[in-house]
Amino acid sequence: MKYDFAAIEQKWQKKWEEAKVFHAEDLSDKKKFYGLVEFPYPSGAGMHVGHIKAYAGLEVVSRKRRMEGYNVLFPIGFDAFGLPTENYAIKTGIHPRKVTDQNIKHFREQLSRVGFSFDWDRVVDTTDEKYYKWTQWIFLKLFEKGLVFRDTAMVNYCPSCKVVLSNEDSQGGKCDICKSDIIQKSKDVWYLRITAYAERLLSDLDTVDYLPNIKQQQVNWIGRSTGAFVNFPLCGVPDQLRIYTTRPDTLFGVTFMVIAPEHPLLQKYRSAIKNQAEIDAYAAECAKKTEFERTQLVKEKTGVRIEGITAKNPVSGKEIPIYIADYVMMGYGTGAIMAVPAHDERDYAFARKFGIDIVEVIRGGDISKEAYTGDGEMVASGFLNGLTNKKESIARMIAYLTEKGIGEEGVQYKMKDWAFNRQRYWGEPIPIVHCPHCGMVPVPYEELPLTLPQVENFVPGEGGESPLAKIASFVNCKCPRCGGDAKRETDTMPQWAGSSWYFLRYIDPLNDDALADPAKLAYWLPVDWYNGGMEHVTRHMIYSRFWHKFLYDIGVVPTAEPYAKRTAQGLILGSDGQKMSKSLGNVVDPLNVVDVYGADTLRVYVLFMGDYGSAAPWSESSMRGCRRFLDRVAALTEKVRGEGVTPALEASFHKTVKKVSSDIEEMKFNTAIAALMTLLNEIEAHGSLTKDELLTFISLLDPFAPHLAEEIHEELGCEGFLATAPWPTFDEAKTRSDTVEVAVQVNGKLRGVVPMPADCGEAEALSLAKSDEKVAAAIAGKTVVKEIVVKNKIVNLVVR
RNA sequence: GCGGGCGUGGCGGAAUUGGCAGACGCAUAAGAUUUAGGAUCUUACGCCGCAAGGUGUGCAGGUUCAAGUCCUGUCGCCCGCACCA
Repeated sequence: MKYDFAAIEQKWQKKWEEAKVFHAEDLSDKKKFYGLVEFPYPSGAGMHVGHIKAYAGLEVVSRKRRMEGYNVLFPIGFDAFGLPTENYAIKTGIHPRKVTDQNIKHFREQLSRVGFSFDWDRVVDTTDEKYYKWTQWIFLKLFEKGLVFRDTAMVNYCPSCKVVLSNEDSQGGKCDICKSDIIQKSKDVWYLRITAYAERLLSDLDTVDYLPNIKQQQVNWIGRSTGAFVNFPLCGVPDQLRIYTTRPDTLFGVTFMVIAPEHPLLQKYRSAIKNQAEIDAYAAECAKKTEFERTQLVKEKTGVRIEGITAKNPVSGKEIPIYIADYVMMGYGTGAIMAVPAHDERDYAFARKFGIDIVEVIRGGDISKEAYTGDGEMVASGFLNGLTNKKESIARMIAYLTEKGIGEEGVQYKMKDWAFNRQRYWGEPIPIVHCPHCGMVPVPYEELPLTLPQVENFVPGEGGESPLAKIASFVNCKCPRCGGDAKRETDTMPQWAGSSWYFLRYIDPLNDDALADPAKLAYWLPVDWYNGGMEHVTRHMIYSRFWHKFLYDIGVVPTAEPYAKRTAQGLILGSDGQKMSKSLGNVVDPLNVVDVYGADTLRVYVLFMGDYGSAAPWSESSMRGCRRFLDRVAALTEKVRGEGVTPALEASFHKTVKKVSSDIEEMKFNTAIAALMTLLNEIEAHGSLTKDELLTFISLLDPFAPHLAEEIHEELGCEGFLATAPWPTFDEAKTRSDTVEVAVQVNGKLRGVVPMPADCGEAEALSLAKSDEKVAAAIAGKTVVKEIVVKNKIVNLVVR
């Protein structure tokens, strides 16, 4: 058969679409499989080959599942709200709606030309008001349950673009768009109380099957620690200072305290502070620093001692100074710490610089040189003296603190509440009304969606407020509660919002009465297998797990976790080994590859190029090897002789069915394809195969190169689609051939390879081994002291 | 600093989990075929060596009949988080 890939691919893409071969059937009696890939952001640049690799993995699994008789849901959609589209709109004056629609059209075209088996009737678009109606609905539910709150926070602000930026968009203290310096600005911020779910987000990781490194990253992100809260009495003002520590066992070693520059104590007791001006100046200096400067540049410790207020060590009774320093953050714990310079490196550096006492309470190091953070015997610690077990010391101290009422056990998380707003146009409007009498009032559910108004000008306001603030007809409204004049919230939701529940909408994308029908949710959930990039395993996955758990709590979804299994693909690097980027000019456009080599070649190559989970550089010549493979497969149609089984190939076929089947499950696509290549080599060496064997071959090939496989299927005169034909089976007993090649070693060195009957006994194996010419020569004149026989594998003769 | 991972030919990468290291593919070389070829076919291809043979999975040790795989030490690289109290 001639391999005219362009004609073949067009033909089958059309046939699949017309017959709705990849349609997922709701509430079917069949076993279900829900495979999910991360939906793309439809940028103007179009897809690159990285998208193809990301989708090709579960594409193969989904196609295999269909052939195994599953009812498969393999959907796709578009995460289309966001900054690049809006910036493009600002630059060109074209409305983001129009830009988005064009980009989506382009992406759909690209995806369908690769022949992905998506169910195109379930496409979701997060910017569709019928979709974001439910994003807003979830927000209102969160609001109703007290999981939404407002607070002021310092934000990254670009004075040149007049825009508030996320940390990701202001890396290195520079604006991502115009490269000018970012300043810190105080801003009202909407927060979602994700920390209320921290414990469950952590502990429920035990119930899901994520790759170990993915789980670990989430554990680190949540960052649970246990320790104690301790209240230090203050001298000079009638109050106490509450701190969090993971090392309550070192309490006797506390020689000073440090509070964050934003700590409320500084305002509350201004008059008691004698060096107010100095403190204010330092705090102002810190406020100017960006998050980057304060955290990334771990340089010399700075700080100022607070004059007029001191603290008392609650266990030793000693009076100790309090400092203000920017190495303590307001955002973690209580914004105040007890400092134990002898046993903490940061406290040690600070104490050295400010000449503060360093008191050893754990033996084992040399505190004149550096902080000792290891274990050892407790000293100078009252009732803890002599203990050597850290856990026990901590437990005793906590018991003491609790008994005396000066502290208690506590848990802290690194994870912070989710800042949930952007001062931008192209996002979901936050459905809240600010009423001078009633305060924050939610938009009534029946008024959703709260749609984005049509705007001509998307440039953000001078003060960094949303472009929506300039639309009087949008801002001015009546309070839903009292009917009086009120103003709408003009911030929009961050890009993470729409992607936090999109996998639910695929289940019932057109439903206007609920985010999805409960029966359908019960049928399809959880997502059986979710694949995507490592860059999304913390934020996107944690955010969406949080929303899902919330929806579970209010009875909307039937499972506590959204994703049963999560894997990740590795990057495709440019042929220069660098990350693909426009500026390096090493980006590969998948459509160019499809035009020149065909979609099947592209699909096979992105999976064959290396371990699926690792990064691998693009190589056009390697890809040509995949094309050659498909050419040779097409030529197999010329080699068909009769039906049934070719005895010489039987074991190889059974072996290959087994290997390809299990490799796909483990995402070892490269070795699955290699196994097919090996089998092809054997078939060619043999010279012919039967029709049944070719059918088996193309069935195994179908998930990888479905167009060619379908064409050969038709060429063989088979009815229907190969896409829904049964997956081949194998017989374990037939995967083994009658004779095996056994390696024979003498003193661990290979001396010969001897053919032996499969599963032959030890005695026979030994005698066959020794009758080999080279082996006989190697043991001649020596005494065999030990004989090791591993069945079907190896014989080792130890001689002296 | 904390956490995760990796180190195998000229290149991408295999290795049934302790059992013939380098599967499969690329590149390269020689030959065949072709008007031509960035096509196709055959053969070779870790390193040293004409060969017999020796040697070889970052480096140094160890366990074992047997180590890429296990243990100890060491060097190097990548990714995530990061003054987290």
